[in-house]
Amino acid sequence: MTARPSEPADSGWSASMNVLGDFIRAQRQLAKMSLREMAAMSNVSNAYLSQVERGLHQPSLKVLQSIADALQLSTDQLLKQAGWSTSAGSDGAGPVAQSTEDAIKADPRLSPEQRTALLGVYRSFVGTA
Amino acid sequence: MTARPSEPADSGWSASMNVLGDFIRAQRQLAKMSLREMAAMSNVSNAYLSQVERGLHQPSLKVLQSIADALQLSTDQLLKQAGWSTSAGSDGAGPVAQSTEDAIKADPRLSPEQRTALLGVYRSFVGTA
DNA sequence: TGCAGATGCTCAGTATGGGTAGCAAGTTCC
DNA sequence: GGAACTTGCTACCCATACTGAGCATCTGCA
Repeated sequence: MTARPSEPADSGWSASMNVLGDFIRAQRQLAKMSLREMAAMSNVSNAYLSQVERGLHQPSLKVLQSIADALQLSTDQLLKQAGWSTSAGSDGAGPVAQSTEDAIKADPRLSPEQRTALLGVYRSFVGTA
Repeated sequence: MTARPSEPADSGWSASMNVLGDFIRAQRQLAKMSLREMAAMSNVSNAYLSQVERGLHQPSLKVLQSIADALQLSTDQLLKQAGWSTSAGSDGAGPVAQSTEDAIKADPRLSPEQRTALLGVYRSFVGTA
């Protein structure tokens, strides 16, 4: 589990650029759901959910909505994660955004030094040096 | 043309419940474009566009974006026409992470190992060992 | 030590999205 | 009456979204 077997060669997309799938999986685990539970709630087969989370397939709108519903997310949030530009007005109101970086910056339990350190670690991970 | 030959009997969907297709067709004609012109602009085949407009097929996100682009509409407008409720269920209590820890857990840019590591660092800082 | 249940994943098949080629009907020009 | 062009639509085909059944692994629990 959690092991990426081989990265299936892929067709053009730089291998591990699976934003949507990772996001869905993260949200599902956050909600403490198994694939089968989520499958039952969304009427999407657990097999397919697994593949979507691993980035092997690009789900349709219908499935995306079902997933959003099961996870109690807005479809917009999922669509943002799926590769769509939203073009119109970038974000504006877009509140929920909530990046990890922002969360760290806003965390009152961290001292300034700790904050800086944690941000450093995080950035080194995601390559936002 | 513009004549509906026979309403293809249909399979369950109440025949003329084709909101998205009608909208697209209306917008296209408003822009005084032929199917083939629009096909050229959007890189979607005229054949498929025809079927989408007639409600015989449900286009994918990718196609929807291409169409929106050709028609100079925002993708949102088209998505609204496609049957999507934006629902988001109840919202409010929704997950999506409020704490730093949740943000880290939900961050799609982190690998499982990185996530664990970062959480470890964070917890060591705030004493939530 | 077993077994039973849950987990995520894979394999094989079906349904549907989407493209290519070609059709019939309508214009315009000869 | 043609061609030569456009229009929208359809028949055929392939790629991919999606499902169902089953596998392998990891727990409990006797």
